[in-house]
Amino acid sequence: MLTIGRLARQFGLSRSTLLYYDSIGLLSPSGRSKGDYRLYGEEDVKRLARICAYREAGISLKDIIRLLDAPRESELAEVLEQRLEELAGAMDTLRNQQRIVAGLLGRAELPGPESPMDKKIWTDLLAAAGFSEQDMRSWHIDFERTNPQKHKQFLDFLNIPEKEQKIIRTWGN
Amino acid sequence: MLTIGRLARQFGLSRSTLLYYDSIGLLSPSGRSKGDYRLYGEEDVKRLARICAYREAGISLKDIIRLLDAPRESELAEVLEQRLEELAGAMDTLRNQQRIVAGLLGRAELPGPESPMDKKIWTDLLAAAGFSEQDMRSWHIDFERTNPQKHKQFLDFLNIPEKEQKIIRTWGN
DNA sequence: CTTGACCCGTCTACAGCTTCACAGTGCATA
DNA sequence: TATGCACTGTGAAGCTGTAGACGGGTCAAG
Repeated sequence: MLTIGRLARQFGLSRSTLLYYDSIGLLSPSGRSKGDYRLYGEEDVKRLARICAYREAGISLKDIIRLLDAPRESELAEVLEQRLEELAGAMDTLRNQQRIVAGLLGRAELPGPESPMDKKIWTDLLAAAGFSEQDMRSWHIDFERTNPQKHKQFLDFLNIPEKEQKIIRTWGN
Repeated sequence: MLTIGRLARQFGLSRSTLLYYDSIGLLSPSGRSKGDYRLYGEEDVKRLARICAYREAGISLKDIIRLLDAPRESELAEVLEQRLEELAGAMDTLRNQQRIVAGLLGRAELPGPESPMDKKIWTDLLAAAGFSEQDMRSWHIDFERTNPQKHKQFLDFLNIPEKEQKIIRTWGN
């Protein structure tokens, strides 16, 4: 039987976190000492381990409660699938913000030679590795054919303006 | 002079958001009507436009206040650079969670056209263009030497996990 | 029995809003 | 003029998950 502080230390959490978990009914100690100390048993430790595992996946505490208390098998997959979608959305948001910040940085530092640099840096690197203009061209065509979505992401990454992207992406036709 | 509801509609925000911005001193209307309605002038509209631009970059309202009220040039770059780092960290977290969720799901079904495929798509494309393993390696070394920041961004773009990135980035040493 | 390390419950704070409750305004129509 | 509806005002509370502080009780060792 562990007291709250010990359990917290064992899992690298803070006491407040466990108090909170208790307050929302996610993890309540199975016993109390005579001095009213929370006492966590082995079952509780196992439960907390599962909680931490799900938490690392970024699943909300509300959903974790659902998962632990209603052990219908399909529920888990449901929650996980949904989490995957959330993650994809969040990644999109972040990528977008990355491009925006990069753009802001490019325009902020003395108007001019920042954003075209990306493309230049890139082509210089490839040229240094022995890539010819023609190689790059057929490589883009290949990329567009194989995975147009990723290709777009890549062009975005290089800060290639929309107009130029269109030209590049029609090379193959 | 616009009332709060009109301004909100114009920017696709809610009234409460503007109320909140006023309450924290981020955007206070430059006038009031006789009935004590908030009246936003042209200056206010411009300010809000900047606010929205920064918000799209995910910059915190606190930082936006700093940027708008203390227009030292260096401050902007400072904030943006820091935001870029935050974004990189957040992307790492999400990628990690993606892997964990995928693992929990039984790793049979990959998360769509996403993460593990990226690296493979990439190397396949380069290989098809006649790049050897060794070529790629020296190319990474070159990239890291020339522009480590962009290199990291690129590795992020490929969804390479943090651990592997470290290995790649020390090839040159 | 004292000391120090723990624990109790409760409260506050963080970001960025949203939602609610209740009251006053502005304008058009009956 | 009265009515009605859409708008506005202020203030407070709620959300998520966690950290930390408070004043005071509890436990074990010395």
